[in-house]
Amino acid sequence: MLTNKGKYGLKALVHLAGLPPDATAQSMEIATAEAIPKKFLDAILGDLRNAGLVVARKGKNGGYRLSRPPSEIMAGAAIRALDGPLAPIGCASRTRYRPCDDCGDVESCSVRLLMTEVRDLSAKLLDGTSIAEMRGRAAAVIEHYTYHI
Amino acid sequence: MLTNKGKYGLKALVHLAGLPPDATAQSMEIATAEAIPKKFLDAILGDLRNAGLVVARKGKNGGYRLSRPPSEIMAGAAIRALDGPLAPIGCASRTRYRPCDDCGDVESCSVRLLMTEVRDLSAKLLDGTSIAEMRGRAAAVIEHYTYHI
DNA sequence: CGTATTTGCCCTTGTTGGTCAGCATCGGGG
DNA sequence: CCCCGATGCTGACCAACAAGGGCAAATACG
Repeated sequence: MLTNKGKYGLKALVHLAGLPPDATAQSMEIATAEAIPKKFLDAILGDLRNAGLVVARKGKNGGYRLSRPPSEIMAGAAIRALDGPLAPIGCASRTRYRPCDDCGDVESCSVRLLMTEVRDLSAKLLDGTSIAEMRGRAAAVIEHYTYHI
Repeated sequence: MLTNKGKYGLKALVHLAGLPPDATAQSMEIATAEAIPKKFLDAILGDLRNAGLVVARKGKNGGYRLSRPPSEIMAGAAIRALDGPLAPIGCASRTRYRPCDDCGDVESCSVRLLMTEVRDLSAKLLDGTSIAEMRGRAAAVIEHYTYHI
C-alpha cells in the first residue's frame, strides 16, 4: 500500500523536479501548491533529506532542492524511504526480508511465492521510473488535453 | 500492502483446497495447522463467507469448505474481500475508485498515473492466479526439495 | 551583531489494523 | 426435546499511521 506519506513525498519530489536547476522551494510553497498538510510535509521532507534524495538549506531564502537530476531519482527509492519495502509483505521483500513467524517452511509458503511475484513486478516498474518520467507523463496528459479542446 | 488478515485468509483457503472435495475443516483445525490466532481466523472466515468464497456449517461436524473448486477461486478475489482494493491507493483503483481530496486534476496526477500501472500489473497477476495454482506451486517446491535431498 | 525566516525535533491527539475474551446463536444427535 | 459443539457477534485493548502545535537551531540579510 502507498500511504499518504509516500503519496505526498512523490508529489513533493515531482514539484521540485519542475523547478529550474539548483533553485529551492520552501515547504510552505510546496504544501499549498500540492494541497499537503504543511506539518506533515515537513516530516516527509526530513525523511527524504535523511535518505539523501533532497538537500535542505535553513534560514532566509532557504528551502529544499533535489540532490541529483530528477532523471536519476527513482520512484522506488522514494517509496522505500517513506513507506518501507515495496513488497506487499515482509517475507517477500528482497531489500528488507523479514520472515513471518507463522510460516513453518518459508521456502514453500504459497502466499510468499505469490507475493514475491507481485513484489518483482512492482519493483521493476517503480525502480525503473524516475521522478523526471513521472513529471513528463503528467505533462503529456495535459498536452493531450490542450490539443483536444 | 497485504495485511495479516489477507495473508491468513489466503493460507486458510489454500488449506481448504487441500481437503477432499466436500469435506469441511473446523476453524480450530485450520488455526493450529497454519499457526493463525483462532479468534482472528473466525472473523476472517466470516468475511470470506460473506464474500461467497467459503460456505460454513454450524453444529456438530460443522466447519468450512470452499464454495467452488479451488481452480475457480482467484487470489485477487480473496484479497479484495479481506483487505479491500488491490490498488496501492484509492484513486488508482478500478473496482472501488475513490478520488484523493488533495489532487487538483485527477487525470494528470503523476502519482495516480504511476500507481495505476502498479495496480494493473498486480491485478493481472492476482486475478489470474487461483487458489489451486497457489497450492500447486507450493507443492512443486516441496517436490523439488525431495528430489534434491 | 541581531533579527526575521525557515528548517528540525518532540509531544499530543484521532483513526485504523491486529488481537483477545466473552456471550449469542444455530443445528444435529441422542 | 434438549444439549453439546460449532459458528457468529460485540466490546476492549495495544501498536502504527495521520496530523497538528510548539519550540529549538541555524542562516542570510540589514
